[in-house]
Amino acid sequence: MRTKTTKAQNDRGEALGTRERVVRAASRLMQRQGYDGTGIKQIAQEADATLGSVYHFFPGGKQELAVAAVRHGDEEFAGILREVLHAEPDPARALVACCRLLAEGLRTSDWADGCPVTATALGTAGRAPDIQRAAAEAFARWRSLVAEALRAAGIAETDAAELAHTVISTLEGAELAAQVSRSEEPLRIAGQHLARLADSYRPR
Amino acid sequence: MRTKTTKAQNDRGEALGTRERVVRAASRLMQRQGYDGTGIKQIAQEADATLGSVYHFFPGGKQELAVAAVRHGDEEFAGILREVLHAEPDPARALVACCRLLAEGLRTSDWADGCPVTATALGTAGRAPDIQRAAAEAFARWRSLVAEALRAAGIAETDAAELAHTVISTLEGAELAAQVSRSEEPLRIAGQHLARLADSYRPR
DNA sequence: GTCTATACCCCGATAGAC
DNA sequence: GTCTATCGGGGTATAGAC
Repeated sequence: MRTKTTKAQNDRGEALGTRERVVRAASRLMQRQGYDGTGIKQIAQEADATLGSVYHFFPGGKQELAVAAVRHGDEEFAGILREVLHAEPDPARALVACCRLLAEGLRTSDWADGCPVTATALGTAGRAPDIQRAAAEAFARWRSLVAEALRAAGIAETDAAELAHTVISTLEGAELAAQVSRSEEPLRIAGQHLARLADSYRPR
Repeated sequence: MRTKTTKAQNDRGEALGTRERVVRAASRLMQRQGYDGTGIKQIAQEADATLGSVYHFFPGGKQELAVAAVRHGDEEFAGILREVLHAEPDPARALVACCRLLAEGLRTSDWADGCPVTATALGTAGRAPDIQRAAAEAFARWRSLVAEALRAAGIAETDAAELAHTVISTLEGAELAAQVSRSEEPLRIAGQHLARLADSYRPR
């Protein structure tokens, strides 16, 4: 047989390299428990790697690992956004679908899996510039994906850019509120209001 | 003289009791550093108290202290909301003012002081039911304050309740985005969009 | 690249004098 | 109510064999 372990595999069925497994484990654990709440030993264990391997790939230690974890979360959510925005040409409907998707992810994980970068970013604010920069880049990327879709739907350049800000802010806040309240309500309602807001800028 | 120390005083100039000083220090530190990032010894030091005093008032340890800290943050933000909503009868203008106030607090603290409950709640999600409940109650209280103001401005009962959800979600998310990006933009824009959304539900 | 052992530090919590 | 001393455990990070 070509693979000799039970380690995680990617979506093509290939075995994942050690570095990739470590980054994924770090991203998931920090998403759920925050930066300070997640230990390097726990990450190594979850990734089926040894402490030595972790420091081999991330000589900068926990901070360097957190930067990679945030970038991984960045791409993860960017993928979801791209998928939802391309499947539905009407951005208002796409935003409703996005909220539904986030709510589903929250519910099926028993309200554990919120935004993949928020907890890490918030727990290191003001004391780890590298992590903070990676988080800021993630937010900016998500905004530009949303802005592009809004422009494609005929919304004016400036309006689209500003709307994208509020779309990301509201998605973040509603996911947070849903997680804290253990309820899908905040996300369901946010989807409706974002759709209404976006429609109010559509040309007629 | 009536007070013999340099300890913190309340707004009437009276010296604060030990318990109150500890709660305030815990609230501020956890707001900035999260639950796991804040040590009990650090809290005691910041509050001019000893470790023994902290455990005297909070025999339940760090978790019990965190619950008190979240409740303190709850009242802190509720006070801001009440002030802004009562100073300006038009809720749309009040929301803009609220965003301006949050942005100012963030900027003047060098982007350290975000929402007083978010970091604590997020860092303990799913493993400290008491803290989570206190955070959920805070969100619910803030929502009901906003809903009341919206109803007073003539917005229908159901619309007001749903709008209040999105107002709190968006305020939370925009404050988070502003903190991560170290920019007032997300809050400035959120204020405009929330005002537009609220106006769209006003009777004419 | 992978693994084990360990140095060193700080954590939450407790005990008991005052 | 306040204070100091300390326990037991877990944290990050490193050293060095393989």
